[in-house]
Amino acid sequence: MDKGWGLTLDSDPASNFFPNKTNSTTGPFFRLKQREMFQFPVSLAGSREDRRGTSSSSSPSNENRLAVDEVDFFSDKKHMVVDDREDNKTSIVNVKKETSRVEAGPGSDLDVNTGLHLLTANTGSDQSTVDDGVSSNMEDKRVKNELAQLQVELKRMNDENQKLRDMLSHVSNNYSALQMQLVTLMEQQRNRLAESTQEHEIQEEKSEVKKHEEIVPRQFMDLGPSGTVETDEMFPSSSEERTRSGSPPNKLEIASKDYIKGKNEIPRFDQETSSLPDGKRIDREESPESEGWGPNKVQKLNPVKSIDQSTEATMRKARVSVRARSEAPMITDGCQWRKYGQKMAKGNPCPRAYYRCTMAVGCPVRKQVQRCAEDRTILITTYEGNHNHPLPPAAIAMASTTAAAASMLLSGSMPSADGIMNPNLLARAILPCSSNMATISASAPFPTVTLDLTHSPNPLQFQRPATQFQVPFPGQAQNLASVSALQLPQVFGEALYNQSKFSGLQLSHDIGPSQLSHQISHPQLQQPQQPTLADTVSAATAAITNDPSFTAALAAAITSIIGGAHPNSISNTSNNNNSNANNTTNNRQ
DNA sequence: CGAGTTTGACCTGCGC
DNA sequence: GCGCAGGTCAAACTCG
Repeated sequence: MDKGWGLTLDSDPASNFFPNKTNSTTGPFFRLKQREMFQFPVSLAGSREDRRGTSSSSSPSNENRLAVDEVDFFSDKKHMVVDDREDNKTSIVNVKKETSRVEAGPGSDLDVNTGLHLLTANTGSDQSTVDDGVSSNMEDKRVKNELAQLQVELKRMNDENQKLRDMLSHVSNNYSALQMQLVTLMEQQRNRLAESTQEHEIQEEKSEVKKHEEIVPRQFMDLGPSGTVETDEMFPSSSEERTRSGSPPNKLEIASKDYIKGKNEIPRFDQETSSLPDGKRIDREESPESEGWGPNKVQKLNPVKSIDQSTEATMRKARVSVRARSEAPMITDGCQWRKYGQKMAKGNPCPRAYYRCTMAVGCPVRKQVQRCAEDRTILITTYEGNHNHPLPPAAIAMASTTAAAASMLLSGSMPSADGIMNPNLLARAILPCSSNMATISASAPFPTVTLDLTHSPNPLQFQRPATQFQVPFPGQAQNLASVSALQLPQVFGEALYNQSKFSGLQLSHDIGPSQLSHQISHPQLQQPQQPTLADTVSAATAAITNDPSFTAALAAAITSIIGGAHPNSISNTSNNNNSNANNTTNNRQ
């Protein structure tokens, strides 16, 4: 039972989902959030009705299940049921709950044994008829019967747990999909806002072919966490496609498409490549991020700067920092990284290593890995940029998580005059119920979302068995691919869908499943998509901001990845980096 | 020999 | 303008 939650681990899922929650779970805020938290997943997998039926059912066993406080989850569920039914049936449920508690006696809430006792008490309908005469035989019978019922109950709870796990996995399968969609929609909104004012400029740029050639190579580097107006400027043809399709593709889609197409839209890369004799150099010259990552170089290559560029730079520099306890030198997030630098950071004896994604030529994603100066068991991984290539399942969790966080960050900061909105507000928007988990650094040179997973009750407990947690690198055997790593994020996508449904937010049809599949790019992600894909940004955003489970989801997703970074499961790349992150002593200043 | 890492040098932004 | 720190480059090096 303890590990029934594939995701969360232990017997106290509530604490896992809300690592920062206080002991008191009776606060109105917490309870409210708690209700919301369970609202969508339950309904989503179609077992919500079951659960409702269970809670309101007259079946004694079901009542028992609710009464048992063996696992907080059920306790939470009990709350959910009660709160969820704040209609005319609430009173009935409340009466039922109170009855159970009365039967269980004082202190039953916290004691497992009491819960079991409660269980027997709740089967009282049977008892009341059986216990008429008090004989030892009857007592034994009763005890045995009790035991059997307990076993049955236990089995049922296990089944339920399994169901919930399945449900969770199912929802996670859609998380990354929706995250991608969210990012895309945010980009689209910004694009549309800017389109009206810059459409003429776009036309001008379209007429300047030469200028285009200068711009085109930047398309990969433009793949920041959020798009800017330049999406249209950079991809005129894509813009047309967008018009035809009725829903604009995001940069990820475009870039991926271009990449898959053999870089049809970026002939300059090939030209440059062919013109260079040295293969090694070619690789670097060819690498768009070499040109594009440094804004400085961009300026050199493309002196025709627009105002958007500064904004773009800000967007691109949005970062998602993940703090987590890990002995591994680097969290295995499913991507392939190549170290391109290492430096001593001021105030930290541990060197900071710089990595760039090598899963695709020109992928703009980079990350920095550094151990915390105060606590070297804490690994700080900072991601920057969005992948412009299909991701392996194992990489989707982290990629979508960081993309979502960055997108949330940028969506709040981007249009403002000063570039940054209230950091606290933003942090709460991203991770509403875990202020300790998510912080926005306003003082940092770049807008940074920090997801602090070190405050989890026991981070090590988050580590699932290797078979579930391991997030292998793509180069590894496919059969090692972590199903959970793929499914996990999608759980939350579906959760968001339901949340948006329940919140009554209007849905638009800007994006359909087909487009989503384009956005995701990865065939393995194209799982059965629900109509959910029609969610709007507002719906998704509202869902995120209102849904504390997203926080937990985020934490769980990342934690699952971090769990995969167990030294035993570190890939070759990680091993190679091992000496870098941990043992490097000859660092430069 | 190719891919990846190391590491000194270089570039750039920012604060003073 | 200068110095500092962060970030990146790229030649040298290592490894399989």
